[in-house]
Amino acid sequence: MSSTQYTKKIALVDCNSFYVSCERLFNPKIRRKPVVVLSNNDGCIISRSNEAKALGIKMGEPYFKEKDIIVKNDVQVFSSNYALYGDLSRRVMRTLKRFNCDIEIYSIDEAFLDLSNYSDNEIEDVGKEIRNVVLQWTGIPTSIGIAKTKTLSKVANHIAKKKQSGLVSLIGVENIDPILEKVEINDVWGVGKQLTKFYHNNGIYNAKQLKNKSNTWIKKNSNVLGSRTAMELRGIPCIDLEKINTKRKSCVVSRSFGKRAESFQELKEAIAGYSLNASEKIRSESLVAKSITVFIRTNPFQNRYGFYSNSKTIDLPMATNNSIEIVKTAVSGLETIFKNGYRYQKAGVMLSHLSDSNNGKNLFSSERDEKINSLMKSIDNTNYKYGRSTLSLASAGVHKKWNSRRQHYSKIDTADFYSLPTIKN
DNA sequence: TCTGGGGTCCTAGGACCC
DNA sequence: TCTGGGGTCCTAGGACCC
Repeated sequence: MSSTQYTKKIALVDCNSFYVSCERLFNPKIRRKPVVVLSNNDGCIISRSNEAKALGIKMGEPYFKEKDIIVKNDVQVFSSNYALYGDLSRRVMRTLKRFNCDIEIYSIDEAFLDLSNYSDNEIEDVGKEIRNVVLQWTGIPTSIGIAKTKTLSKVANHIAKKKQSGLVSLIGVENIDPILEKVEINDVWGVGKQLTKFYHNNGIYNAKQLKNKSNTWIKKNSNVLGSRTAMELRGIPCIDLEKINTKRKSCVVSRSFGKRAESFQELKEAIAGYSLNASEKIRSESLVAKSITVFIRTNPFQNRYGFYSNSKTIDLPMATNNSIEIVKTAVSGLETIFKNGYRYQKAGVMLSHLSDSNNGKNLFSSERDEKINSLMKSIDNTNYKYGRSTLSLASAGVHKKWNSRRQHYSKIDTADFYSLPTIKN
């Protein structure tokens, strides 16, 4: 007779092949076909259906390298549509919040839930229920891993991905060593390329071996992060759930160009556009930036025309989210690093040292500042209502020859009435 | 011809100070 | 031959994540 137990329980809910699942939602014909979604600029493969994985198409691989397999097997290809994925992500997260627990939205397609309020006995059923409800309400299939720590829930999730049920709980499992033994060390959360190399050199090839390594060895040979991973594998929680509302510390907008850019004018348009984007983003989160970094670079994979990469960081006299000021500062930064004679492949803007905007008021705010603030607000509102970049500043340019490639775009926009899918009888 | 974008955290080492 | 010692703060770059 076991009494009702309430051990610590963290669930990791992960959407299966998220971007592919989003495209499939609006295109039932590709439900059983191999499908891939490409990164910005149609550069790399960043989401694959199981059928595509089975063909040997690799994650993160450049599109052109997999093109042969793709054509030969009639793989369906999509350019990424982040407006769509963002919208569906919000629907999934909103659904998860209904389960009355603490939630950390970890990425666009993943969330940690603290399910400690449910008893050990009912936890599997709760997991099943979450999967079913998310699938019913949003159409997105998920995998769920449940365990005592975040790292272990990642492990459980990893195993769940390969299971028909899509659910694995390690709660109540007396000895998890046989399970951890089958998890390769590089599949453990927090262990990347470099750490894998280091662990291999020390005879650690799977999660069980790291878990059972002595404390003295861990302390001597790894930093805080490494120690934390080892502890978490032992079932001792070291990484807390990060509740929503934690504000971000930086904001980056960067893009590769569809066509290489060479002139200052082209780069200026790009930088101005990214700056506008970034200022709009931080305004929507009531943040102000204290410094701006501009960076430009040529293609690192191709040195035929010479490689050049540089960046410039400028501190602002006063933190701001004013588009005009940010664009001006960014362009002046660009002037200091731009060099003629290179074929630029990528550029970006980073706003950092972000802090709360206090509604734009501070000790020194003047009437003029108030006017600028209300101008910014009306730009944001108009752009929100009538689509991005309806109103923008002249320096952002109108030609945009350098704009991204997006050859396989699905044109689905859940926020746009006219592109909602039609349901046929 | 064609190789994404956006984050966080940690650490070594430089600058500066007494 | 041999060029203080120790503290703090900041930043660039690395490693990792999705």
